[in-house]
Amino acid sequence: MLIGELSKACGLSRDTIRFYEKHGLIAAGKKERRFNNYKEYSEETLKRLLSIKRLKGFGFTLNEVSELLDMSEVNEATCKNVSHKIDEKILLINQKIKELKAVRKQLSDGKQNCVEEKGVLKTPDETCPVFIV
Amino acid sequence: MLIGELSKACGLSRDTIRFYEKHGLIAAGKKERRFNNYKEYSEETLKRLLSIKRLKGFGFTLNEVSELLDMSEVNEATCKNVSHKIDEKILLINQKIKELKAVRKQLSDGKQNCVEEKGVLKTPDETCPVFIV
DNA sequence: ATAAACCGTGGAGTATAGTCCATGGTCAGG
DNA sequence: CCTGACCATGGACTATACTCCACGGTTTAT
Repeated sequence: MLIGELSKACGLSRDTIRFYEKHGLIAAGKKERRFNNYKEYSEETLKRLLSIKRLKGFGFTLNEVSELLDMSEVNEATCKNVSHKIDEKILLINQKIKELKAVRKQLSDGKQNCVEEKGVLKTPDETCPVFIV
Repeated sequence: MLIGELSKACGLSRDTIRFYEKHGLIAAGKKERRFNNYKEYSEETLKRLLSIKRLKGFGFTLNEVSELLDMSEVNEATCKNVSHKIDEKILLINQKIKELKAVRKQLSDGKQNCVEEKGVLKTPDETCPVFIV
């Protein structure tokens, strides 16, 4: 399959596919060239791109995705190894959620200084205390 | 005060301060130069840098911080205006938390396929289903 | 025959938020 | 007088993840 078809199949732009190729996330298909120099992409590559999409959706960076796919390459993408990576990622996510909640609290606490009980601004035209250092 | 002292006082590197200066987040202190061309920074600038730090800590980008500080500059940093920005930010944070939770669920669901009830890996050496598209 | 739609390569540009470096001037202590 | 610690400027470089462009070749449809 040529890059256009591949692009449609996986939902990533040609440029993105070429970007991934350049950065070694998918095989650079140098071997499988048509007589006219067009690259031929395999079903494997499509699967790999879909995996990349999936893993990226989980919040893994391209480097992490690369790492995971490399593990899979050497048959080390075992449940044991992958679930360890997942645990790490989940910890990071928990951390991030915690941080966001803390910030949200600080923001709404700051806002409380402008707002009366019923959601009405106490001092709508005064400089907001959120700026006060 | 010179940049070194300012840097110590606000906890940002000289380079960062110069970066903010270049990008208009703080006044470029061209007026207040010592005879030797050294820049003189005011207490105001220090306060502004601390505000920047504070707002960045809330997850505002430099552009957003800039916007907020500009509002403050023209005395529009009223409780009314700022609390609106805060509300927007809180919505974004809620959204982000929701997304992170969804991803976390997907990750742990994926992991469940490797794990038995008591947290023991069912199939530690098989290819992890998280990769399966 | 020719235009549209594809393909390849290499390199530049985008956004965010800095960090680092080279060059050269200045200042304070010993 | 000299050295080390400051200061200023401009530009290059980092990381992340693309996106766009120019240039040129190829294929397909009319």
